[in-house]
Amino acid sequence: MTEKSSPTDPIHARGGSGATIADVAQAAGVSVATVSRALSGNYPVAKATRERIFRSVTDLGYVANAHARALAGATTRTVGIIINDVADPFFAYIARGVERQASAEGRMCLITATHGDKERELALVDLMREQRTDAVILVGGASDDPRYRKQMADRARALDAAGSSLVLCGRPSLGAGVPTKMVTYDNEGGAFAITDYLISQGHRRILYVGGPRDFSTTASRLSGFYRALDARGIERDPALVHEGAFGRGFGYSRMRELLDQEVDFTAVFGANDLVAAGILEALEERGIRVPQDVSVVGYDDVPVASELRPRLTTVRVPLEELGREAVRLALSQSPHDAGASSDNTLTVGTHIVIRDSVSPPNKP
Amino acid sequence: MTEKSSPTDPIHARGGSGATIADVAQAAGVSVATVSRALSGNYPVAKATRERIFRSVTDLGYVANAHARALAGATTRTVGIIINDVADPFFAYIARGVERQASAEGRMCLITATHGDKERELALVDLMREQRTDAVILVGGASDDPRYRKQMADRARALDAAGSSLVLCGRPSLGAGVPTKMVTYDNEGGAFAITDYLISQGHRRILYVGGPRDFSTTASRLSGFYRALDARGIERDPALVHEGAFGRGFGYSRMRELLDQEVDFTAVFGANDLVAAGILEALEERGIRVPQDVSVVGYDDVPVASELRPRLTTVRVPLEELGREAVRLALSQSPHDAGASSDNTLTVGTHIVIRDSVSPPNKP
DNA sequence: TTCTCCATAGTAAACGCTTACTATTTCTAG
DNA sequence: CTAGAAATAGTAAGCGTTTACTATGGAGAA
Repeated sequence: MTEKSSPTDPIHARGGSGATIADVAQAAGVSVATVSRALSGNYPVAKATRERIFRSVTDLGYVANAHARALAGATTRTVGIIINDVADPFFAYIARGVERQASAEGRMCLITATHGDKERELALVDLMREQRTDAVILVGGASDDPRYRKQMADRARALDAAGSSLVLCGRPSLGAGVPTKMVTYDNEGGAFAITDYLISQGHRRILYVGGPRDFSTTASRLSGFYRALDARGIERDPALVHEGAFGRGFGYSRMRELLDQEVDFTAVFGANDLVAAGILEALEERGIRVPQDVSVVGYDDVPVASELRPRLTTVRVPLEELGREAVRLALSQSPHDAGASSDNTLTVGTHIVIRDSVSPPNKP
Repeated sequence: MTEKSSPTDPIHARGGSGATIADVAQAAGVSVATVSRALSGNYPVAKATRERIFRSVTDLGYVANAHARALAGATTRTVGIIINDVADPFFAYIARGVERQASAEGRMCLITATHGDKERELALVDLMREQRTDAVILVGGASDDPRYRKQMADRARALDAAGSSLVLCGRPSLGAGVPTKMVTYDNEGGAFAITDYLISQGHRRILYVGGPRDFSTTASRLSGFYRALDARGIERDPALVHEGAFGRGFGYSRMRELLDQEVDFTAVFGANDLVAAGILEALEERGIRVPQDVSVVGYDDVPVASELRPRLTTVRVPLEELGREAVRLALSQSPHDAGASSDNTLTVGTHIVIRDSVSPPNKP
């Protein structure tokens, strides 16, 4: 189809880089403008002409050059999403939501990963700005380094000036007056709820493990955790709080250390499900039964939570939904948050899902 | 920084779409060409001039327009990858490999998902062609519909003619003479090995569950499965082969049906780890112990395999590696496979990893 | 019949960048 | 000293689209 030469001819390469609109125009015996109009369909073209053009298009295997098109003013129809890691289910599910909503709205989706590097994150925002994406969605917790904040705020303003928008997904605002849109989930509330659940089961000494220090996600979860403790009049014990990382490996190794130190606790709150999985592994290795001897909870309700044995009691975050909303908001025409208001912040709820990893403590 | 106006001024939007290279040139008092050269650094520019230019760049928050750049001839520095689903770990890990290698080679990565729709897959290839990506990587098994094959072959030729390349990752060739590059893993060999392992443990009646029918991945796995059976002189029993889908849900429901029908078997080969997870769940629900009563194996060695209890014995596929290799191959200058040869097909090995889900059968 | 108005089609000017050429200095060597 | 080679800068021609403007030929109105 595409080639006129024999399909078995190994030297069929035309050497060029595909047909241009001019080739199509020539083949159809019309002007470039007419082809462009026939293709975009926003201007009348005689039926016979149109058909001739479409025939040439298929004959030549023509596809428009997206760059030329973008340059000439049409929008790029692309949204960019920046996440930590494609293979981390937390991000993968958000990305899936973004991807699906974007394609539902006829957009392509440019997914990139920072691997936790702040500098890289800033660079990626610039890269997307270069690409002139319709929006860039920044996913996941953020560092609270003020210098970083300022730099990102600059990017937000630049994006805004270019008619694009920066959507913060599950991360705190860059400050009043910075033109961004936000989609978040009730992080603090979920942490409160599940901690309260643990307490209601009779637990008093609850270990908190995981999550990078000075990281917004950690801060919110910890804050919900503390609020629940306070509400029940349970003293905060710094010895029970162990920040670090979000991976399974961290949960495993820190739990082992804690077990070695014979810290006194009856339940563990893993900063996310992956950390909880590591915790479970360490516990299992030492022959400590869950939930009989120790109760464990996680956060996120990523599929692995129900794969674990015992099935993990955790906090459900509507990840995919979050991604979809981010795109909806990004593409909506609502003005950015250029003030104290308003309508471009959206918070989705979280709720705990009770499975098999919690029971009342053994020794009350 | 970016804006001259007060940062608290809500009406700071310049309305435009950011500074252009001409603005920078004017601000620095030089010509556009000089700015371009200073930025790309492939042509000498006096130190003082260069510094002045860079100052203007930061002052104006200038970032180049990637489209203009691409249009003017520079490469897009982007590779596209097409997968089924971002949230499926099999694809997510391959995507991670692609993403990492791409960024190691200074490329952006355009990730898109087909959600199993063949038409959409073809459309996405066209979309990437529009974007003029340096390469497009097509991941995962393919349908063996001849019409589809032909259409994809056309795309491959078009891409090739445009100086890009189509990389088939873990899927069969489009036929001799079609210009593609290929990265695969030893799918059939892995299936053979793990089936043989099951047989060596004494199993004779092995159930095969999962994987879409008429799908290349299923075909290879099944073929390895059969070869192992044949090699040991075990009769193939069609009643033991149950194709269907790759999801956890399919494994669960089909296993339940099979249990209801009281099919006679001592081991189950799940077409992938997710299917195996579903199988395990169904078995657990019925109180059937694994591996004492029934042995189970999976395929892929995705993280969930070691999360399951019992830990799943499975076939390790170097997913991330696969993705990296795909990018390496894509970006290497080696000519495409325009003939029977050659060097642009790469196969990575697979091997079984033995964990806790297999033991000799109860009743031999 | 003449004039106005559509329906179509063509012309050509952007869009923002890269780069082949050309032009000016400033060295370096003979 | 002067010819020729750097080193540095500018000019301008694309790259492939889109789209405002212009042109042409009927059809219906007056």
